[in-house]
Amino acid sequence: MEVFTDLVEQLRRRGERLTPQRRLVLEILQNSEQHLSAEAIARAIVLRYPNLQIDQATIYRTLKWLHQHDLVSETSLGGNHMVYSLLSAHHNHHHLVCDQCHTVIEVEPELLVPVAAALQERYGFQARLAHISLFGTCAACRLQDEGEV
Amino acid sequence: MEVFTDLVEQLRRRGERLTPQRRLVLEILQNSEQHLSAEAIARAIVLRYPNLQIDQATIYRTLKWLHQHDLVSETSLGGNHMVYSLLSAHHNHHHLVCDQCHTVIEVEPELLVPVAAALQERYGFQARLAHISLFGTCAACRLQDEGEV
DNA sequence: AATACAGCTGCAACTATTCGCACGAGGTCG
DNA sequence: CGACCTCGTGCGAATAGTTGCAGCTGTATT
Repeated sequence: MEVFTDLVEQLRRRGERLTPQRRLVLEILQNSEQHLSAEAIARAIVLRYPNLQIDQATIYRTLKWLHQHDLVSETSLGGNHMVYSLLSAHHNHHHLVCDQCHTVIEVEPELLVPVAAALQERYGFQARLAHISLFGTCAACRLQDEGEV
Repeated sequence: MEVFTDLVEQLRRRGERLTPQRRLVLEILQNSEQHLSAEAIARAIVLRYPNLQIDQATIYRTLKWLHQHDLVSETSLGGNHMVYSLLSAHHNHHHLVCDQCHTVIEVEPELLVPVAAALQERYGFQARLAHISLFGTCAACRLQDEGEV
């Protein structure tokens, strides 16, 4: 896979160590189109390599490491766990999460571009605006609320 | 305290039950200018009423309940715990959290108003935009990074 | 190919938060 | 003012994620 070697190269150039565990997590993320939880990643690993085992702490540490290197996003979608996904330029987006029905609407990344620009300009702050979640009430639930009142 | 009775009235009107525990949490939040963690609230309660005791699960449930009723904000500032504060119109703001030095910069709530408007218009989504945290790198850390490279 | 060492890994304990359940107490109605 | 019903509370166990530590392994160097 090109993407894979590409990421590996990127990390190696930064002087980062590439252990089998890290490659594994990277491989799983790369083969998934969706956001994955740490547990889902663990399950995917044993599914693909039933004789391997990798500690959950290592998975969490690897995800945090990938996040620090801006290779994966770490997002809350309102559940009690975080979800992770590779930061490929193509699939970036943000999330609108309905507090009531938990529906997730994906919105285009451009939404927050002006915000990023403003923060950069006014505070010199370089925001990491990828896969942000915003919580609130979706149109359907709002209508229903009004009906009930 | 006016604010207090005001909030209590607001909740009562919505048909919510006001237990001593809930009043207690509300009172603590109301007397603090800062964001408080669940644990800090628990400590504040025993400090003020040493003979009372209130279960931590209850504190969490109360905070969630207040959040659902849009009376408090629940925010992550990058640590491993959430912080809570009363949603009074005056003190609202958002947070820029530096991933490296963990400095928190407060920014005016107006920053996200256009975003809220866009979401409302395009998706009918009513976002809860109070005390949002955005993560990234602050000016100081970015300069330092460049120096090192 | 052997060395050295910083930086990983596994393990088990720990923190923050949530959940299930049985009991208790707010608020409403008569 | 007393009963009733619903909802909240305390308790203890469960879950997601983190941390300390001792041993192991990538990787640069030779």
